[in-house]
Amino acid sequence: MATEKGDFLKGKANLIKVAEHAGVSAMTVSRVINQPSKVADATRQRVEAALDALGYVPNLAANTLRRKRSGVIVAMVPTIDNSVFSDTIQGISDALETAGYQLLLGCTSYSLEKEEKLTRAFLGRRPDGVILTGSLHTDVTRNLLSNAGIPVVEMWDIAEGHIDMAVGFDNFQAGYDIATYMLGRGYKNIGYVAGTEDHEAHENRAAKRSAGIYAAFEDACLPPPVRKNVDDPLNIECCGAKAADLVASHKEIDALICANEIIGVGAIKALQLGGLVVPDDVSVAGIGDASIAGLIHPGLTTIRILGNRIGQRSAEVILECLKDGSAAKHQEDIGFHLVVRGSTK
Amino acid sequence: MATEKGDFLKGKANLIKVAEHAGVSAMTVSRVINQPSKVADATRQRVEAALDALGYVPNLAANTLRRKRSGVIVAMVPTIDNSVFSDTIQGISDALETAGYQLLLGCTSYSLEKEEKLTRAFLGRRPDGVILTGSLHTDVTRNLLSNAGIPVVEMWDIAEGHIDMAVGFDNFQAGYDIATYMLGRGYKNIGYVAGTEDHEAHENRAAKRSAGIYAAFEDACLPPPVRKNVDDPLNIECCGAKAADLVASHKEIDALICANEIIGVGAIKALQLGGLVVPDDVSVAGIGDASIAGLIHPGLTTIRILGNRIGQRSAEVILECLKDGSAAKHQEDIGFHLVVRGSTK
DNA sequence: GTGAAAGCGCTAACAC
DNA sequence: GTGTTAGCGCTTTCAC
Repeated sequence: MATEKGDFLKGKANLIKVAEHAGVSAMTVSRVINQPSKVADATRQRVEAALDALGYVPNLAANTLRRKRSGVIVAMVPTIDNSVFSDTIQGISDALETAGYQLLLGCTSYSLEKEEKLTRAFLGRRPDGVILTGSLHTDVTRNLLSNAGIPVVEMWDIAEGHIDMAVGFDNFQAGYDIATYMLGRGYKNIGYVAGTEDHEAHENRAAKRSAGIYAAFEDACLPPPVRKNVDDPLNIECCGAKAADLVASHKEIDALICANEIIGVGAIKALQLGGLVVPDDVSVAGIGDASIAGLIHPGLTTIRILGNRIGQRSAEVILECLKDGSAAKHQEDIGFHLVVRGSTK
Repeated sequence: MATEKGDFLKGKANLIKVAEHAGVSAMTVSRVINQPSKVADATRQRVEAALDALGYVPNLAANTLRRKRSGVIVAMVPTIDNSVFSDTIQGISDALETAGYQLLLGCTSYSLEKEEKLTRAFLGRRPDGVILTGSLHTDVTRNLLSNAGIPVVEMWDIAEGHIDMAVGFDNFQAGYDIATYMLGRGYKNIGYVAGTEDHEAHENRAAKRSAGIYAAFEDACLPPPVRKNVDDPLNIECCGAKAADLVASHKEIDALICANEIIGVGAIKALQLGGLVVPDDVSVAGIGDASIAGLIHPGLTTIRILGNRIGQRSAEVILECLKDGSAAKHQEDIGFHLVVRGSTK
């Protein structure tokens, strides 16, 4: 029909127009959408026909305003294009989708200031929950989130003094464990390749992993490993070059520990390019197990962290809170484990 | 002050409370936020102090309802944890962030029905624009988006009959080019490993690439390549196994074309595990250049597609539309190019 | 430069 | 089982 098509094309149908079309009140239309069982069958069918004819799309802004719940969950990660966090986002997305929630995604680029700015902007959207990465934030960010009155999960780390809840693992222990493993293999001169201390100052998960590595050396009554810093610890070429530099300038080095799997993979590639054999000339270990770690040859010995699971559980914890109203300061350790591959002997 | 802190903690400040605190009307507070130049300096400072004291966070739901623009852009991708689309998401996210827009992200899991469901739900949020993947959608999805009256970009493909705008590349040509290259190298018995026809039925970018490959063989007056299908064309082990099967059952095969880089990398690994040398025994080529393609040994000869750039341009095109009101049916070809690595000879 | 009134689209609370 | 009223928090419009 002309009228119907016209209305449909305008895409401007609201509850009242649908109600007029069906010859009922707006409230009845609302009920058909939200609690269909409370409407008589005949009425319901008439309304459903009108809904269809007008191509009605509910206005969730009005809904949010009135109901004081948006059905939106905010997530902020340092970077998206790194496979580590894309696994995490996938985990969050899947869990939210199942429950009918929508995902508002932000990228902090490892900047606490940007995180604060995003937090402020996102909270205006009245999300039902917020997921953010790490336990280090500006005071303003912490205040904003504490006062928002919604569940908040900090993921990828567990630590004292969380804003609300946490889903992650012990970053210190991850560093400690990989270093302990390497020391146990009997390497005599281990080098360490990591992001700069400047980077670690605002990415304290990395700082904790470094601390764990140093602690393992100390507990073994050994001096700390020779360290080489990488400006961009997520750039494979850059990382590889620095690792090769370190080995070239310290011929005695027989093994490298890398602060993450990008550095680890970069190191293996760069050492091989330089004519060295991994692990015979130099062994390499990393932390983190993105798919590349298992695909290169030899595979990288590393600490496997389940990013997807961290994301999934972070979302689930929020959803449970929303359902139960359980305000218990949940903290969940997802753990990690050692994966030994060919890059060490 | 007690009152201030109390109000702050409740996180419930609205324009009226701020106005009362500052001794002005709500309208003046709104002006301080949106058009500060229209407010007297003294008033403005008083209001700003009140804004701060109460920890005011604007309610964007009310804003959206009243202004009929949300500042939200929706993006839907088939999968997030694949590095291909995470690059794309990063590109979108960066472009939107710069412009002050927020990203509502959805994952269709390669299902047109899920895409339709998501579209309906997302449109309720009254986004200012929508980005979706591919040119194949249900009629309902197309209708919903056409009638929404907002800019829509279909990315990762260019084709006739777009809903609104498109940013992508010619998938047929990508297939045609890699096949032509391989034929030009003189391989005599080329195998083809791809997703199932069933998969291609709802992922027509893959179908187009296949069609391009077959067209190249036909143009070379050759019979089509022996084809092996993979149930899950994004699972490396699964893909590798099928590729190895194909080669094992057709000893004459001297080269493989793979429908994507996951299959390509999986094939190289699996063939090597089976004791074959790539490219000496069997050469391998793919389509798509996620980082793994360049990290394995030998590197995968493939078609490089710039996912990040596709995402960035898709977002920018939407933003330009929003600024200029330019309704021109923009279509942008991002292109691609051949990257020759060690997996072919 | 500032304020008052109206209304965006929806639903909670209360009629009937 | 259905309708009426009011109001969520904001901004547009029009006064002054």
